[in-house]
Amino acid sequence: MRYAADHKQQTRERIVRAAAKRFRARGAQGAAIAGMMRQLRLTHGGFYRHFPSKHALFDEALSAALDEVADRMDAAADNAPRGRALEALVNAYLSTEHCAHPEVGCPVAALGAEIARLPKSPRASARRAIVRYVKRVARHVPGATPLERERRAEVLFSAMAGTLSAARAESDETAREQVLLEARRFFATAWRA
Amino acid sequence: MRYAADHKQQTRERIVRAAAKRFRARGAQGAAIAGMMRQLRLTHGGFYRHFPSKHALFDEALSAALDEVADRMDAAADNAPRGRALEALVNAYLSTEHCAHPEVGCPVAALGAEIARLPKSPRASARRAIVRYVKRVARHVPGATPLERERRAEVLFSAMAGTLSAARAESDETAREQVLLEARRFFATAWRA
DNA sequence: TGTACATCAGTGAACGCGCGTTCACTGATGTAC
DNA sequence: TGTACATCAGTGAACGCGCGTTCACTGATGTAC
Repeated sequence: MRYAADHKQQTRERIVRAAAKRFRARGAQGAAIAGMMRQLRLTHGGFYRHFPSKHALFDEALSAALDEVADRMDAAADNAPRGRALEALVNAYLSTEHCAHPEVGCPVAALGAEIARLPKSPRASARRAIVRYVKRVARHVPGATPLERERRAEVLFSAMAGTLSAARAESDETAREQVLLEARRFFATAWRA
Repeated sequence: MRYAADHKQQTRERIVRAAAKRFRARGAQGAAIAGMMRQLRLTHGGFYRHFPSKHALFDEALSAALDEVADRMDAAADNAPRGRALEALVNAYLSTEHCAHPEVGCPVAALGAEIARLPKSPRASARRAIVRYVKRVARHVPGATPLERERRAEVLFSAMAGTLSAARAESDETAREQVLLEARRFFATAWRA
């Protein structure tokens, strides 16, 4: 059948949105094309009208996920009282909420190691998306120059991603909270000396 | 054929060693039983004389890998001049060497997100191994009480794992070094205020 | 001491499954005339 | 305005592959007698 002019574009976006969630929830290898398409009440054959390969979808889904998270980080920092942007950023990233919902959370925390194992070309592409993300959030990080802020943001966010991922591995809720609390304390006071 | 009394035990250990490397290099899903057995010049059928399942192997390989890394961390901190144990720990963990060799490196950096996605029971087992690791390295981390040292070690090592993983995603060597350098600076001065 | 049997680490074919990808097909709509 | 044709998003069966796991088998050595 033929559809409205923007129909294809809409389907494509639905696929990216579903993929962004499923990749984060199940990992790049654990999330299958057929499953995503079924969730959208489509059959998996049609997927290739939109993307040349699963890798291409992963690439776009990663970008989309990073944009989402950057939006939330921006909002948290922008709504913070003067001088407490870093604290707000850290509290938002290391929140109970974020820990409990990897499927809408930071893809670096959910997919970091898998990205590091990607073949060179898709890895470089993923890396570019992450750098874009880091540049966006860097403005809330203390530092004398933009470059310093950016380098610190890179360390801060990759480090918090590690901690978030570790907290998610913990099954006991109290222990998980304890790790998040300790980590919030640690990161919020960074670069304060 | 029948073999010497310790033959089976030796094969078992060879499997664990090979698995510990391959899981870290390729991820839990990316490393196949058949490949590991082939590397040891065995056929994959024999695997089940040693382990009931791939999950059981993963569990043991994870423990073995954590022990290895804890040994290296202990050595680095013990050989450091007085009062510089934390710095030595951080420099060893965030070294160019460690970044370049995930297959013999920290399994939390290589497998963190995959562990978080494990079913409840294997995840709890993995988590216990990680806690054992954290307890071991905690003695080199500053803190007033053992509990404080342990909580800080948990944050420190999960955070460094995240940064290491991010550095591995970067293909440009100079940029990778830059991230590691910045991160070493950051973590080595932690809890100094 | 010699012989028949039991053991069991390892072999290699097979099973069943899920996956990424391909492909011939469908059929409602847009377009050419 | 009416009709024949082209388009193409989506369908659903199929292909080929790799994987975890199972299983009947092998054969050198230990053990029972």
